[in-house]
Amino acid sequence: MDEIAEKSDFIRDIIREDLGKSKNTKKIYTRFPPEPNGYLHIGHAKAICLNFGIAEEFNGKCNLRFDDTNPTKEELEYVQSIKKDIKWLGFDWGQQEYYASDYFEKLFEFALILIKKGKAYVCDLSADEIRSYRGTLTSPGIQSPYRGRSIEENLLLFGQMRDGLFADGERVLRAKIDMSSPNLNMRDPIMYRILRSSHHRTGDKWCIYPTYDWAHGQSDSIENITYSICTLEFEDHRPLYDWFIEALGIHHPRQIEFARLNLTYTVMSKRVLLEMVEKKYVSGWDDPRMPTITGMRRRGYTPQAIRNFCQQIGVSKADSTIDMAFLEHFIREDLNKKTHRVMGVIKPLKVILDNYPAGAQEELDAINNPEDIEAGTRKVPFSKTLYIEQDDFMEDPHPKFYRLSVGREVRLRYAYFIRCTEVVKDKDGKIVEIHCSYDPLTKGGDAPDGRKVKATIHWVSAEHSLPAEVRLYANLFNNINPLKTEEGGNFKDNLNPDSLQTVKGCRLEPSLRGAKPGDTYQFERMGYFCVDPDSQNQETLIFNRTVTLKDDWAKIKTAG
RNA sequence: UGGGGAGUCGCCAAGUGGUAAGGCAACGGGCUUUGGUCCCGUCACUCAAAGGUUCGAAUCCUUUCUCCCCAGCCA
Repeated sequence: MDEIAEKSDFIRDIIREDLGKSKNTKKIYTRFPPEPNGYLHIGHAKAICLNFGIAEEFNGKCNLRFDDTNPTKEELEYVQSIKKDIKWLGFDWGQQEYYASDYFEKLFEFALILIKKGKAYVCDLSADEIRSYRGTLTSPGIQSPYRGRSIEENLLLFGQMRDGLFADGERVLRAKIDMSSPNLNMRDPIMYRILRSSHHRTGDKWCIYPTYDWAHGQSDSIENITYSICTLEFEDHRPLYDWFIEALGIHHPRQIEFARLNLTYTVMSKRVLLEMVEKKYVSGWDDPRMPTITGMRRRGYTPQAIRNFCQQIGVSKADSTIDMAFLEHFIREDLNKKTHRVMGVIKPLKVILDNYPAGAQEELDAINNPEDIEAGTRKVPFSKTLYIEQDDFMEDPHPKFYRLSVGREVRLRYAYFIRCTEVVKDKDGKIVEIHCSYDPLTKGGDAPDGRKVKATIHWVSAEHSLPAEVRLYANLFNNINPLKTEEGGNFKDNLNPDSLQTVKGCRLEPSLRGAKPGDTYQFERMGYFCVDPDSQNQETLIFNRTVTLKDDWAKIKTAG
């Protein structure tokens, strides 16, 4: 690891305290336990970095375990995507790839033990009845009439449940705890339900499936997990997990809860993300606007940026919402160091250099990455007809605008100073092209007479440039908290209709020829862009804008 | 009005009785062939509030307030 300082947060503090002097004798085990019912998102990345990170730092191990206890929602596609995303993030679970479904038999035996101890019973109440018997937040529940069944009858019935003698939902196995507990999780929670649904791993072997509450803690115990790190909402499930573990007399992991990640202007709910995909509000789980790992990867995020982000946000128990700008800071930081700079004009404006010889052309030297001189230089072709960015020319310049305007001089990066002499418009008054003169003495970008220019702009040579499509992204939602809506509304009301802007007719410098999906560049002055997989078999390259560069001019402009 | 958590700068977050780290954002300035990067500076007399203990409190005690989670045979 490249971190110099020892990482510290309340979880690591607890572990250090537990370890105490026995630092070298105790082995610590963590686990990342996703349910394969959707793709991983940046919130999962936080949990992954925590669990794998801790295991690494304390010389322990981190298991990957799929909590696949609900076959109606889980699919193989999801387990594959989850494995791919964790690997991409740079973590390795080695041989420790487990599934709660691996423990179905063991869990069944555990259930038998509880029944024999009189701590679990088969209940014939319907789902509705169970709900009403449970009581409310402020009033205790009442006991099921089946609570007093004999151990023998429970054993028989539970066996019959497994053998498929009953219809789906007809009976359940419940823990016999306390119907008047102020903690609703302790009011005889359900351990098994009858569900005739094919499981992605066990097929049709089972028609009863353990609930998460029954499977999770025991799975951790079976795997000898020492720290079961989970999110806050499981805090009041902990007494239940403790109860099961103690009733069974098996290894007792220590559960520690932390606050899940929230990000402004997006949503971390798998339910919502699934709906976005299914209802086609986005192009898929890997839509570059999605906060999913696969979406961020396609957008151009790097594993390093995500890991740095996860490390810097910290871990605590206070609900928090991280500013999207914080995430963007880390991708800029990483890409600034790594990417080659290149010139690309997104919204072209034709420039004709009246005093440049027609038919002539030359090759100019450009630096690939000023942050990394080792990255070298490249040649960029120059000629009489160029394209510059429409936004770099203003007919009536704002007082703080110091780019091109009629009569003004700017530098073309790595090329020459040019001065605008004329604007040509069509009959509708739309600017079609501009004419400029160039100063041959300023080749390379410096004026021998020492005169300065206020701006340097990017450009491409029209005849040498490559066509491209660029996809510009904005927040998926307009509201800082998309789930916060008016009465009766839902997240769809907060969808940002302008979150994707597709720009065609962009022109790129020719060095980009042959760029492959996933390749990342900084388009000078415009932002970081990466080649989208959609450009695979097309003439025209397609780029995703990962993030803009910081832009003071944009701030001035919007401030008026 | 039951139970479980949490409240330190706009957003995160250190701090755990000795007199408020750091990052992001913001705002000034320097540098600049990217209005990028980089560099410098500003940004909590105050820690949800009110009392109390103490020489001394964000840290201890009391009371109050606010927010989040729990009534799936979801996880």
